[in-house]
Amino acid sequence: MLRGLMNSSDELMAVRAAELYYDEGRTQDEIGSALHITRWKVGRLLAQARATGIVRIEIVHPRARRVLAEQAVKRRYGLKDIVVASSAGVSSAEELQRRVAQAAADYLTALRPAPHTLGVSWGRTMHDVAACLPRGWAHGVGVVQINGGLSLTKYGDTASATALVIAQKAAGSAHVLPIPAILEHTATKRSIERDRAIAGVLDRAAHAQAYLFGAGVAGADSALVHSGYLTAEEVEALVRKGAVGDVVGRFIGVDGVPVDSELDSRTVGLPLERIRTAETAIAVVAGEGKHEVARAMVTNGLCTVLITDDGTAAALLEGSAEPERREVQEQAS
Amino acid sequence: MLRGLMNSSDELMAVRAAELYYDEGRTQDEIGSALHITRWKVGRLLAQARATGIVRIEIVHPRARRVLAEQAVKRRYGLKDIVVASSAGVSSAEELQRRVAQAAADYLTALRPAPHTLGVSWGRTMHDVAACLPRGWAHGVGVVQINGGLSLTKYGDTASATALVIAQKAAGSAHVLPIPAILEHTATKRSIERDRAIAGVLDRAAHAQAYLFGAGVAGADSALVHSGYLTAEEVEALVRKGAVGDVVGRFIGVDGVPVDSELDSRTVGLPLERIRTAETAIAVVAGEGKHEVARAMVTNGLCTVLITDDGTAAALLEGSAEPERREVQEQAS
DNA sequence: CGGGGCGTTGCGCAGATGAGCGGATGACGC
DNA sequence: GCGTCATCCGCTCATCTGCGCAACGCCCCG
Repeated sequence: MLRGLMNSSDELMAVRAAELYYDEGRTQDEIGSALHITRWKVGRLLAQARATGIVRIEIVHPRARRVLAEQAVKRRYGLKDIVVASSAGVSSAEELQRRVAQAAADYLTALRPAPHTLGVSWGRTMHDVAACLPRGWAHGVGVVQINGGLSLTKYGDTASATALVIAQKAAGSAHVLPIPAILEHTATKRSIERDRAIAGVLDRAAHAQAYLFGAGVAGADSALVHSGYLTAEEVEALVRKGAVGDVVGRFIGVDGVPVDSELDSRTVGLPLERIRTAETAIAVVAGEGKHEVARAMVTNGLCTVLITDDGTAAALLEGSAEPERREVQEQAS
Repeated sequence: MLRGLMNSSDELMAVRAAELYYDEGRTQDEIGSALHITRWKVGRLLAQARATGIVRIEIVHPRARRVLAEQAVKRRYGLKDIVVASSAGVSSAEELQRRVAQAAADYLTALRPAPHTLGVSWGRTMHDVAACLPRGWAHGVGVVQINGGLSLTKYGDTASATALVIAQKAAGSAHVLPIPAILEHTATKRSIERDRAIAGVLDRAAHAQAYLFGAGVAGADSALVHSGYLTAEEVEALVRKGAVGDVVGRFIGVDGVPVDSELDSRTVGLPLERIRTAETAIAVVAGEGKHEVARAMVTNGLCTVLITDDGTAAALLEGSAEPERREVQEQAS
């Protein structure tokens, strides 16, 4: 049952019918008499035209979603929920990122039941999500930072700022981790975690009802490189060990497990296991470079909810044997 | 009655409704209960979504036409008929040109009553039209070349070849003008026209029922420059005199009249007056560079039928005060 | 040459959809 | 505070459209 096999004269007829139907708004009956065919034939031609992609219907709007791709990805990876933002009409990577962040903000706002405590990470993506959240998106939510992020290069702590903004906009309380993401020695990390204030925040983080976090690329662009925790060379070494990106500060491979256990033991924050067992773990992942991390996350249970763009969704569906794959990819590309 | 004025929450609702309707194929009733609105509201939102361009329906096919743009241009310039080819999915100027040529071939094939004698010009566009015509597009049509075109630079006569191909594919006879397009002296032109064979062809051309011709840009790219009749400098001089392009070898200004009467008197072929008074004069004009010539032609009655691309159509509609202008341009761009 | 299988066509019908209409609701000016 | 106007909403009705079904023609193979 390969669709798209149409008589070439039927194909031309379908094009004419589609023009009259969608551009001129004529009824199938009118079109039938104009083209000297029955109205049933017109209906079938129009259906074929849509099926073969001659007629392309796209929804051009910053908040448009790709429902078909959502369903396919959700089913394939057994996610609890998913949002796939449309990239129709997007011209820059920043714009795409912003659209996905907006989608995440919308999702969070609509999340029911609202979490009592929300664990959040930081990064470029999370910053955008915080910015997109409307004032009053929730009421009295406790927002806990789940991994360290005191910037070594920039003035001010953008990581904590993210948590603060999210909390402020919900008229809630923020619990920040004003400590480095990665320490030089495992011992330092252990002792910091034992500090009463820090331990309190980490404990609170471990008991959050929901987590919201981004993902980083494994490359010189990584936020951990920009912040000065790692050098480009160190990240390159991680890539050689199989790293595809980082989740809450921890670089994982395609199996979803940290590629460097020593580095991992120096990383402050919630262990990935906690994310993996969380009831609600919302990953926000956008952009060409993050397809691999996204795949690693969804295949290894590192999120229950995925919020991403249609390009990433298409990448996640590649190699799928699902019947509607072609359609979904066409739409998502 | 300015459309596009929508409540922002309505707008979001419209986006969601459009997703469910067009992507998922749900009924308006289902969407209504899903979004907690009545089905009538859903219908109105969908209508608004289409009106404001949130939902964009385009027909992606090499032979797709722009019916709305066709109507607008036809009405505005009082044409007898028109074809506007869609440029959706076109990547190169050549592809666009080919689509328009195909449209012209289709138009010619469907033309009823079929002309007994068809006058044709030559050029890149006409060459493509000839190539696109199917074998047997008509039966026994006499094809007459209406302007000289013996190439001075290339071997063989591509101008006559065009007429020959068109005639052959209709199992008809060709009458060619194996003479230069432009002569050096007016006297030579006069004596050539007095030659019995030439005069016979020209007379036949003058009595054709229909004419098919392209248009050239006024620039170094002109076919008349490539063929060696004019130098780039001479064309530049013509541009300074107001030339916007050439029609059957004659450079015209925005008023549709030859800009250089001396040059015109050295040009062999049908006078523009004959085209202007023809019952059926089919102009085939495609491409960014030909917007101005196209305008000159349609505003001065140099064609009764226009076959062009949607970009040119949009250009022709610019400055129009027609109510549906916005929509048409959106669609045509 | 004939029969069976398959795709295509025309059609009835029920469900889906769009146009027009009165009433409610809210904004604005007096 | 009140009258007026415009807009929006839900509804009825007529129309449009998608789906299932039977008949037809076509092609392949025996």
